[in-house]
Amino acid sequence: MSDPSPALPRPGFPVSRQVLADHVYEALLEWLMDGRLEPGAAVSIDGMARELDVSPTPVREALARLEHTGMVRRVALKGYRVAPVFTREDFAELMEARLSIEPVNARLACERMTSEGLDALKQAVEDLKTAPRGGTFAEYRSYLEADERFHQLIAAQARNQFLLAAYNTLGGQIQRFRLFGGVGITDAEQAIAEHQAVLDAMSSGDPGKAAEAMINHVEKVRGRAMADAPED
Amino acid sequence: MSDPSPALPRPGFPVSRQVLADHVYEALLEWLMDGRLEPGAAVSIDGMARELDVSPTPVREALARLEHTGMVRRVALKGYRVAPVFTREDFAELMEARLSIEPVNARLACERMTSEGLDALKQAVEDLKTAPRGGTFAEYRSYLEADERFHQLIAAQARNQFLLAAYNTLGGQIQRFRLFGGVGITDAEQAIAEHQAVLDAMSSGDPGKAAEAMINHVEKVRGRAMADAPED
DNA sequence: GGTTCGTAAATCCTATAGGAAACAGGATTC
DNA sequence: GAATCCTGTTTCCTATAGGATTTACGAACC
Repeated sequence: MSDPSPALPRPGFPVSRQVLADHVYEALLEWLMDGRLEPGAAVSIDGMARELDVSPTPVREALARLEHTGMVRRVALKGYRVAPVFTREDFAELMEARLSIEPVNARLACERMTSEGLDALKQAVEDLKTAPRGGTFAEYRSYLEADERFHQLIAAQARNQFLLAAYNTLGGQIQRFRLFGGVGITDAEQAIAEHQAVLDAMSSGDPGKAAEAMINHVEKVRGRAMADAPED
Repeated sequence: MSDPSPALPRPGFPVSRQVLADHVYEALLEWLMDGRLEPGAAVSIDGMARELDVSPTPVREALARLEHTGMVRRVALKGYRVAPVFTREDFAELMEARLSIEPVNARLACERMTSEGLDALKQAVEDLKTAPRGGTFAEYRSYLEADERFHQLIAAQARNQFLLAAYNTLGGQIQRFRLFGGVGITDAEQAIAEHQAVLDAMSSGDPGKAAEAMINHVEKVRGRAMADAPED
């Protein structure tokens, strides 16, 4: 989401220190994305506190912050649960939402792109190409990370705090679906080509082409996932 | 915001009970929208706990949840502050984001509207017309409430949980701006006419017209606010 | 006068304790 | 056999206490 750099606390550089609740938040987020916390599983406050060797208070705070991401859900007096797996309909809604927001982001980012921003995008596509694509999670993790980073960068470079916030409410869900949607990496070559096409359109400086390329990409993602989806 | 009645627990009706943190959340939200908590003011955890006569723990949880709405901001080890007033640029970004999301909501809502939904929309416009529009906050409060409700209803009836979540991240900010943007109610008659136009387009069943009417409305809102904005 | 330092108060942050509710299991009753 | 009741355990929820950090403010110093 935001800057995850640990920013090692060098003496004399009082970098924004983190409190325990922040670390718990990061840990839970990582576990959610790792699959260590499976969809539907209960997330006990006391249990997590024992696991992480902290008191329940920071865990409570971290979970309260996580709730809005949609990754955990809370029921009063019953506790938190990891959000259930996506249904086919959830996925369709998510893609519809992406098609509403991401092309706009691409258009604006194209208009407002800096050379540094473009370099970062190129790097993300390059990482996509070189990332290992084995069958195990550890192997394609970096691939998914580069994918998410690409879209996140475009959202950030649209230079609109509200559109970025709106995208971020989707971003976590998108990444979660990439992991638990039941579909591995399919047709990576084609997906990479689509990312490259978006990048090329952005480089060309034509906002309309950038938006079109993004629409095409998201629609293709939807098509691939819908075709491969195991559940009915 | 919502009904604060204890909801006497009738047997067989396991109404979702609320915990203290929920009440604190509602109270803080109301105070933020009332202006009782002014932009930029510090929101002390201990202080709020004393004020509300609860312990700091639920206050801490409520503030953690409020953070994502953008209405309060947190700095580690320093506490929470009410988000500062909108700059002209913030406002421009917010309107840009609305123009990206709300027309899509209107289009989808038009396609998926139920008769009950349409009735609710009609009611909101009716409330806009009949709401008092005096100079004090208490007087135009119901006007603003109906305005927000109208847009919220459209977002809800687009029947897309992710677009609704995305709109909601904006909705609080929009409402906050209506209150603290420095502009009162200007040209209410014209604003009501725009809402009516959106409603008419939705009733006609033409999604394209609904989207256009919404674009027109948001652009007019931007124009009015930009013209009247006191700060530079 | 301006800066630095040190003390005191307020605040944040975490841990701990205990009450209240939910849950699981078995015994009792119809 | 099914439903109800009871009991022990787990978990959530809130309050309280105390350490750590920030902030305020005044004295000392250059």
